[in-house]
Amino acid sequence: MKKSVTLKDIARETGVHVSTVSRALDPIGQKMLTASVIEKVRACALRMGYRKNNLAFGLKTNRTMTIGVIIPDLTNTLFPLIVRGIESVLEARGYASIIVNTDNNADRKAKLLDVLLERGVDGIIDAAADISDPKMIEVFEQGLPIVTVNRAIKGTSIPSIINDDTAGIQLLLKFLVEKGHRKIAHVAGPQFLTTGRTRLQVFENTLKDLNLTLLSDLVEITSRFDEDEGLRATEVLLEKKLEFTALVCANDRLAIGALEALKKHGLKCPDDISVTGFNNLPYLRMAMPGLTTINIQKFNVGRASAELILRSIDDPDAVIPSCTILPVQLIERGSVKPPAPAKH
Amino acid sequence: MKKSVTLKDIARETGVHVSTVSRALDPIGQKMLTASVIEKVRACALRMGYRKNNLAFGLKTNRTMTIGVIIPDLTNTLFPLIVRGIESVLEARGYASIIVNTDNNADRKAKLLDVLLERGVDGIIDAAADISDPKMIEVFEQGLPIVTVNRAIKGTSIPSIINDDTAGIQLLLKFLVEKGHRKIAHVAGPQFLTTGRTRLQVFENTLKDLNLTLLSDLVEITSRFDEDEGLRATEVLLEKKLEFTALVCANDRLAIGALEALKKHGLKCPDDISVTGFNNLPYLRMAMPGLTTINIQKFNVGRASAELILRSIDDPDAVIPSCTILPVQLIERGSVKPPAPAKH
DNA sequence: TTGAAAGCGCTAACAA
DNA sequence: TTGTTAGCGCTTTCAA
Repeated sequence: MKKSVTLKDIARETGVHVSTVSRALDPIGQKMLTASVIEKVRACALRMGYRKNNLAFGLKTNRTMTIGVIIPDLTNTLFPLIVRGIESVLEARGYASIIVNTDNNADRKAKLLDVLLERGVDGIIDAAADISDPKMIEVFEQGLPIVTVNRAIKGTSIPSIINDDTAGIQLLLKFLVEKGHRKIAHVAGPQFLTTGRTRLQVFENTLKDLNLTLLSDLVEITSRFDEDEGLRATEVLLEKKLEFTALVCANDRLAIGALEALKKHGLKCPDDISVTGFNNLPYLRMAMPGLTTINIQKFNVGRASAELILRSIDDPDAVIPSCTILPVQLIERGSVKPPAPAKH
Repeated sequence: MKKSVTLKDIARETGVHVSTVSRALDPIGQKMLTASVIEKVRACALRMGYRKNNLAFGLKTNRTMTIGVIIPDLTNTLFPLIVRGIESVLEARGYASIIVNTDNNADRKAKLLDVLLERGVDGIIDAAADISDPKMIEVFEQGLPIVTVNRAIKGTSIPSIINDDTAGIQLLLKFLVEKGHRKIAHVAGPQFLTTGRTRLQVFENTLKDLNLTLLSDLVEITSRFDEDEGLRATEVLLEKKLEFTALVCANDRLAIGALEALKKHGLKCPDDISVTGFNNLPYLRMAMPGLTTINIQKFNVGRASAELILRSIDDPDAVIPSCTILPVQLIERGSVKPPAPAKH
């Protein structure tokens, strides 16, 4: 590896002191220098192919210009979009990000958090927040800027950028009821995630508000937001032999599993049972029948979280909203239609 | 931000010198210390919550334990899998990665390469290699370890880990011919990427070998590996009014676009035209009709590339294979069936 | 086996 | 406006 050019090299070459070189290359430091010196130094730096050593900079200034990004799993198509949103802000501001995947495993997350801290990240964006996360809270309280995105941590003032889960479930239920559905089941998400918890609570409350009977037997809670669990939970519901004409799934991946379960049991969607998802994942448009779902902000929650974290880095005393909720929309596709006339 | 614990703090606390502390915490340095000192220091470090400062370490040793990963676009589901493969190796070895997205834009890539160099990465894994990339070659020749993955750069000894594009296209064509297809069109990928280039060349050569007439009019080259270009190219082919019964698309995303184009023109797949893809992207299983495609190694090319880059970092004189080709498999799904009897 | 001291490349307070 | 100096936290050579 060829040795790289340092400030000292440029100082020797131009005949000025390294601190002058440092200033000439720094927009702020430039203000106290002669134009001719600045020009000379910058030309020399360019000629010699100088590149700032970020390690030395960071060691000195105690800022690495790096943000840690914690996500559950990059292969879940929701997260790359959030990451791109984050990146769109960070890159423009000269920050880089270190992305780690927790696979929704708390032990792994704790270890990866240590990795990020060792690397001296200036802040952390956590897209893998559990409803309770003492270690994260501890780090936050020691003064490291943290923002959660898509999910929140309960019982803390760590700011979160989330989507309107409440409005989403309400939109879905209202839509189903308008179509004539009265017996609606729910494949709920994990209750240790705010998304899963909130969506279930809103499901229950909204049914009550709409004066629909809520059968606790028509709710099955999953342990992961994935297709396998969607399939399993739907089969559990079907095997109870209770009638329902619509199935609200806590997210799209659960809904995909639900569709498989229906097929397996010889039922058709939407003819026999209507199904809805949540998130509006890309690539799912082409799944048949098109999945009625809630579109959430993905790129934008990422962007907002990055803006927030930079704000709290720039100004540690800034007043940061503890929760920012972005709006969602209902996406109507083929998986919902009015229920068939009652069989009995 | 609470000040963090340094070696100096532990030295003061334990009454030994910082260099002794440094050694006590380093597996290699431990060899020259008394067990009791090691124990005392380690206990103290644990108690005080010491965390090594990677910046200082890197500045001193000129190693950041960081690998730059260049990908075209994280939202393309192929790449997260490759990234997870890379990460599985790096994480275990104490390396972190900085991921950047080029959006297949050469200017952006050059800029991002600078970002990675400024951060002093110990090596670069490039999943966004153009067929020609002078800047990348220059950096490689200055001694920075680089490996390309999934694609290669022509005219350089930068090692690459790729999939067997040749075998893939041959498998597809053989399969189509066995099903009775004789008139086969090709939606080719960008010719500035080795994947696009190789697949087209093999397409042409294989048709020749099989004694099938190759009509250059039955090949349309795209400028991006995406659905829009697949749709456009397929429409161009259809509008030529030349008969063909099968369409080989250079990757799955082009094939998705092709399916849309067929639908738009009132044609059915596979009844009127059989369609094949390449890559076997996840999430595409559920697209209708199931897409016949070539499964490529995704996680494994990532893993292999990470192993290779670490090997060339560990031993700069190691003999590294300049090209490693992983095997592919044909995946049969509903998008191919024998051609309908000729209309004329 | 342990300590002393230098220095990685940079910034910033202070001096001139 | 520019130079001097110290030091960020760590590793490592040399000396004891």
